[in-house]
Amino acid sequence: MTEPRYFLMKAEPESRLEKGVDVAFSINDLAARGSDGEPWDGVRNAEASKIMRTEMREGDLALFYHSNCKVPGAAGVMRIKRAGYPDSSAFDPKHPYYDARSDPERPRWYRVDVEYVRHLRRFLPLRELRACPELADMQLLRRPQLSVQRVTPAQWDFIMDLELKDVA
DNA sequence: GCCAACGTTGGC
DNA sequence: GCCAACGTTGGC
Repeated sequence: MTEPRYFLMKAEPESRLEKGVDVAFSINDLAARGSDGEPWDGVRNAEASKIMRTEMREGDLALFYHSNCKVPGAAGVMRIKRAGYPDSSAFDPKHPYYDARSDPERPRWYRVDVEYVRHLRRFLPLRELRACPELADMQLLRRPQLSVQRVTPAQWDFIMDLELKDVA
């Protein structure tokens, strides 16, 4: 059994319309999917897509991060249920994330399937993560616009301890 | 291949 | 709603 790799993936928990479709998706929404999990589609950034295509393996773990909302931060843990495969939402002209440059022959965008593991014992606001010197090198803090990113084992372990501590 | 203009992300 | 950071596009 190989060690899992760790990642962080962002979703927007608050309602926002994208071409008439509400794109809101929170840790509670993922929890409601149960063991069915959910395809993590709609990522339209080359680097983020590449991470899903080339680095994520079944069994890897990821933080579910709430972005573009009143209190951004890490909300839960999920598991990669299926490694990277073409994101078919890019092929559908009616889909809000349609991209005419991607087709099944040469897919431009990839997704993974994820499944809910658990909520963090307490929500970890970005403000608190930013204040931890141990996390200063996190991509979250250095590459704030990257929606799928790596987390090192040391950063992961630190965060798994941080959630057990009471807020100061 | 450079780089200015433009669009998007996402915190505040 | 503002706007800084930064990725993408497209003219040259």
